[in-house]
Amino acid sequence: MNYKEIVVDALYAALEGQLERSIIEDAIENPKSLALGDFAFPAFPLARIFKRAPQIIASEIASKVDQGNFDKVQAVGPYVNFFLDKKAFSNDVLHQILAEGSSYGDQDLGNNGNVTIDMSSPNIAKPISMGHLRSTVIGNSIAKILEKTNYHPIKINHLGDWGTQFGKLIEAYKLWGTEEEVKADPINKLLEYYVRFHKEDVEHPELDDEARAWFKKLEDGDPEAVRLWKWFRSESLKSFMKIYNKLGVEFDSFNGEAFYNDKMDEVVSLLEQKKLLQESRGAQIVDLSKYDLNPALIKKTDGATLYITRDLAAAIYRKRTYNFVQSLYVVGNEQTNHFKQLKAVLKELGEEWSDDIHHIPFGLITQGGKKLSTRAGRVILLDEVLDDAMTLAKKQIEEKNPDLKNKEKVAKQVGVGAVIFHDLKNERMNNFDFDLDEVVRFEGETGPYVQYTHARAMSILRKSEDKALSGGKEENYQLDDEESWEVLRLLESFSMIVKRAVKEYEPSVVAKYSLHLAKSFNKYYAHTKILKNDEQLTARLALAKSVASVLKESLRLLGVQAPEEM
RNA sequence: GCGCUUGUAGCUCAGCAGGAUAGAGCGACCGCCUCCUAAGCGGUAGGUCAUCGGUUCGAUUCCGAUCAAGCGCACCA
Repeated sequence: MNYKEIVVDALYAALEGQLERSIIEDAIENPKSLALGDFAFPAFPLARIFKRAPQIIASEIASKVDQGNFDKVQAVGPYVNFFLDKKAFSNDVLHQILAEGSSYGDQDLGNNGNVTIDMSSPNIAKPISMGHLRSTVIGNSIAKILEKTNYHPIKINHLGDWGTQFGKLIEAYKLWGTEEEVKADPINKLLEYYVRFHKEDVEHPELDDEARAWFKKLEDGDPEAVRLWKWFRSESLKSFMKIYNKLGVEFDSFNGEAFYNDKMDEVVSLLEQKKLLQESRGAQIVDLSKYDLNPALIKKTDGATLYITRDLAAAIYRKRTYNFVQSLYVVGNEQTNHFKQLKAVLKELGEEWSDDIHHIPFGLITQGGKKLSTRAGRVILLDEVLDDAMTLAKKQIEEKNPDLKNKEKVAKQVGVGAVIFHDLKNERMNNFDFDLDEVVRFEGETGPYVQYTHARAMSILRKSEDKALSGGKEENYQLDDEESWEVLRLLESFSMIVKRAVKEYEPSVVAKYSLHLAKSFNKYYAHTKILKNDEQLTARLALAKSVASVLKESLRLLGVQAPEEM
């Protein structure tokens, strides 16, 4: 039910047609505090039209409005404040949530259209860092929110599994590595070789020539190079999967850079056919000056292709394969220019669907104010952060709830939940400096706070099993106390929140919402005895159940689990 | 130099399409468990919303300029 409509109707009638409905609707706003009502109509704009003081206009409107559908309508200064009928609202909202369960908030915005999401995309032979976490959890959450609004997300892990770094890696492995070492601890050993390579090639530039030679061999299909490449790739993927399992993230495709090797010639010849390719300083470029962009480098002086060539091939492949209605790239904001170029080149090719490509940028994670760098060995290993978080969660459980069953499982849900939630609770674009204590905090505005609130509500429902709710219309869910009102208003706004989150590709909208809902319910919980056996018991249980349900669904949209007990 | 992003309490951040006393969390200080999980609830302290202009009845919110920070700016991805 649209409660704003009720207010518009009332105002339209009171104003006797002097203002159009759409103008009234646009003017209505949400008061800052619920003490000022649920909707407010400011009379300022009318002051000029009617040539009267807004305060007087407001009180006149208030006296004319049919109060029948509201608890109260009153003029406060230049505003007309509307207080909704709490009992009716409460009954409607709670019945709807209990009836719809986890599908509460579902809506059809996408008509089941395909949306590809380029996300995570770690580099083979390098560990997954906190930077990849951002892309992974933001992409994962956007996928879930898209699904809830009836899009069909396709999660693509565009692995960095090709490029000159493999030449370096093979050379480093041949120089310093052994098979036994790599097998024992693949990612860390491979990283060690890689970092050492970059240290030593400063003084021994000839190493770079060797590396280039190895990459050339790899491209030409040299058996040893290919064997090593395949081996590095599969070992890396194995260890990536362990982390993705911890995070609970799955992918629909692992087609990475190597996958597009044989698909770039077509891109180049397309560009040639359209006469877009020019030579500049020995390289092949597409001029983008009419877009106010730097030229896109398609081929290097030595004829080798570049990043954008591969992404062009990937974009075209995805359009052909999935016929997407949107194509998202969850990639750090430092690559903004790259995606502008990508879209511009596609546009030049006459591909109108380039407008459906959206770069979803996010802010940088730094450590001690410095940018993370694999080459410099300055990395924060996601796996270690997750393990730390789980260990800390376990410790917390031993202190606070030592009798809990499934301690290990809950510790994992809480620890991992804390890390994911921390990443999603703020706007994507904000930079943040990594602080382990902050990431694994369990108090205040954190994932575990929301999980805890959910667990508390579930605990109440367990204790009231003898009075289990039927959800039938005959049950009365009419609450009208001030304490529950904020909770009810928040519950009602869930679908609007989902809508906003999907429009802005912004999981933080959902995370913030879950914090608000949890906070308002905790307040209610502290002031109201839910299990008191009186005539409103059923209604209060319906509220607790609705809160648990919406909190769980909010967390699910973020990719965070909601344990029943913790 | 050009482009993108950001600038709100000591720290981390909210503030949705401009509107009624600018809100949380953390940190500090002080309260609340014979009562549904205290991973909780409440209180106190703390802000010229970077600066200056403009639009408007009204600007933290929109526009412009300035200052500051981060990130980019052709043969890495």
